[in-house]
Amino acid sequence: MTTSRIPEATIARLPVYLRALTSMADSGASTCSSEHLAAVTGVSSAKLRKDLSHLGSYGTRGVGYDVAYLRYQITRELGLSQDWPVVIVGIGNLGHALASSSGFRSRGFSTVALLDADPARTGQEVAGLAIRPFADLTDVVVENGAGIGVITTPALAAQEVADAMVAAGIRSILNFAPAVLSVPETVLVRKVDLATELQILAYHEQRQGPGEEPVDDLLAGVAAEVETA
Amino acid sequence: MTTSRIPEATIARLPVYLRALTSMADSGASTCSSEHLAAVTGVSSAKLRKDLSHLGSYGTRGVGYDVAYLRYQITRELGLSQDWPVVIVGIGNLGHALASSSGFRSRGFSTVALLDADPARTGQEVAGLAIRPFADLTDVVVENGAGIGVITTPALAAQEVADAMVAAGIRSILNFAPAVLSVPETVLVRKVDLATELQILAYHEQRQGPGEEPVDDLLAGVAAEVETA
DNA sequence: GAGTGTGAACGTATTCACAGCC
DNA sequence: GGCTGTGAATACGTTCACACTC
Repeated sequence: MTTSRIPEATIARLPVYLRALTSMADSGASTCSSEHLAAVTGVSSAKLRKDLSHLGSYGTRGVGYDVAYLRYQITRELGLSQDWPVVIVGIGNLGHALASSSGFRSRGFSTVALLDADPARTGQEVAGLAIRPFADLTDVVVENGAGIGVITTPALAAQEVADAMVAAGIRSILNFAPAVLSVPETVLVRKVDLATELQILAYHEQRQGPGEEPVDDLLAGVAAEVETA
Repeated sequence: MTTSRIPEATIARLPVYLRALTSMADSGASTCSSEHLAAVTGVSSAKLRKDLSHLGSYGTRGVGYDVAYLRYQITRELGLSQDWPVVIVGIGNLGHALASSSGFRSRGFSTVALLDADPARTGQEVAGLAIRPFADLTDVVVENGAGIGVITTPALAAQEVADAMVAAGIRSILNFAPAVLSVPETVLVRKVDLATELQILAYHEQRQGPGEEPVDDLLAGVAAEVETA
């Protein structure tokens, strides 16, 4: 335990830093400056240094950060030193995709069960796991000590699933269904909503107007680095 | 055009309000208060009113908001009165799921092409569209006047795809690949990252400790409304 | 009375700029 | 000289509380 309170915005960026550091380590880099890590992750160097300062003073003035050590500290802070069992409910196209996704197989998480209320799906095997009936949720959660649940059901089923997850002991929910979930305040819900993301893009499309001409030169894509202006 | 600048945080919530209003309209409600809409969407009523005030004064004091009219105004503000052509590059499990997803079929968007660099995939039909070779990108974008692109490729291919999209005239990108994209500042990129979301949940799991006991009573799930304490 | 719209207060996040250390 | 760590300044977002309208 370091400083017991790290800003939410910082937490959300730590995974990005972590990924970049892992990639650097794989490339054999042993040290890196805030300037470099910031450029690679698309944030400003000042923001990066502030973020890292919340974890402690792990850099060396005049030198930079030790890649391996910083990586270890972020891993530790995020709680990724141990493995977190995850259950996924709703194995349609999206649930199927997530179960097979590299995001779930990355270090720190293991999918322990796939559940679906549709009897036609139960028994089918996806990503090496047999789909089990939704009614097995509590058993599965208790047996595996799962604390994280993913909801990839239609919107109408989402609240029922969330209630069952909470009752079973799930404390963190990642919700892909376009529904607002009500849960006890001790349970954390994060929402990923495809339609919302597209609508935000539509807003910006409308604002900057569909008037711009396409850039013909492929090299133009390299012209500007994000947040380095 | 109303007030030319609406806060980013507000924009991100408008789609949620829109969905709730649509659902209310379907239920036959003709009017609603900020209190009610706030409860349904999980925000505070003060925040909701401030958000809506950025669009203009569309409410009636002592009464509330006209559901249909407010819905129309939000639709208009988000630019959803017209249809936005979307191209998806990378038709693996996730791309497949998104192409079939209701999020893309919801009013305002139409998937005009699915592209993949893998010759083994081109020609296959997904959600009623034949997968085309990645090399067709520029043609497809120009022909359909597409301004929005979705990237669901592996991380290594993402930057190349983004460059090609920008060169073809795409101005808004939704990136599902775990990679930081560099694009001209005129292009908007929004990122959805599964691994990051899970890692944020892991952080909170670790903090509140895996010590809590499961709640046995199903009804406990209904105990507390989010943000209504 | 009921409920919106909004200035003012508060809290959080980002940027700046530089002191301090290697 | 180079680069981190951090107070101070600024920008942004949320909450409060109430004037104003129907």
